Amino acid sequence: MSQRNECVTGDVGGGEACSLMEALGRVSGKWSIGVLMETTRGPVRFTELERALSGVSRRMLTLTLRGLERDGLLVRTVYPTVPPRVEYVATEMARELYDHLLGLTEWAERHRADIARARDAYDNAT
Amino acid sequence: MSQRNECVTGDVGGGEACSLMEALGRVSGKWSIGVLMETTRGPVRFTELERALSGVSRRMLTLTLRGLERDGLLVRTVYPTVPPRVEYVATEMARELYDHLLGLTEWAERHRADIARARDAYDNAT
DNA sequence: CTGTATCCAAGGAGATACTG
DNA sequence: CAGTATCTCCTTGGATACAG
Repeated sequence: MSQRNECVTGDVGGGEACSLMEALGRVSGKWSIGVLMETTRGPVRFTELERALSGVSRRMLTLTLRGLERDGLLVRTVYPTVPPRVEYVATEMARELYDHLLGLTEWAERHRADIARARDAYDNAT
Repeated sequence: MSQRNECVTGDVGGGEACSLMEALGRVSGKWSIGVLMETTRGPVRFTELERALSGVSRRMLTLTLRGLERDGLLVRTVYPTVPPRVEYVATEMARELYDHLLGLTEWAERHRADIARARDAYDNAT
């Protein structure tokens, strides 16, 4: 969610680290993933998101939505009724991103036990 | 790099968001990606990393290394010589993670122009 | 309903100095 | 060489109140 893309990570990997951090920057922030998941399934209203992401504040939800919209990952549609109705939906680009992220999910689940064991070992060794 | 894995993102996607944020947590932080890239190519010494990741402070490099080591993504080997010699190398698990991350890199490069355009459009629309 | 504006707390990260 | 210890700044995120 950071607007900053300094990419000061040296020349590691000939700019690969840079692209990578760029991609990760889009889904950084505590709520971006959740918003992406919800809006990938179809148009969702502000209040629906607020309910789905239990614990999110209005402020952070708004900031997250604006960030994703700005990057072209979300389309915001306003229906000028009263009360107002606003819908958010993921773009094709966002769906592609999400597909890649699913690979990470698989990795996380496959290695959850390994990681837990590594942590225990490390912590016990003080 | 955060030790915290509260995963408070509602029940979005039946825990998928949770696994995902877990995986992303391992590579969060400004220097994790760079360290992962360097140590994936083979054993590297502390000072070599310090040079490769230009701009990193000793403190942050140490914290990053400790975090990755704790999660079982890095192995730290100390050779008890004088002066001391310490080498870090990525584990198999880390290499798998890195492979998944390469997918994200490809996405970032393929859509760099789209994102830039989206940003310009958004910013111009105030 | 869908936000914006303010204030505040916690953690990430840099600079610097010191050590086995 | 390979760290640790402080101190401080800045960003992220939560709480709350207000508005079109």
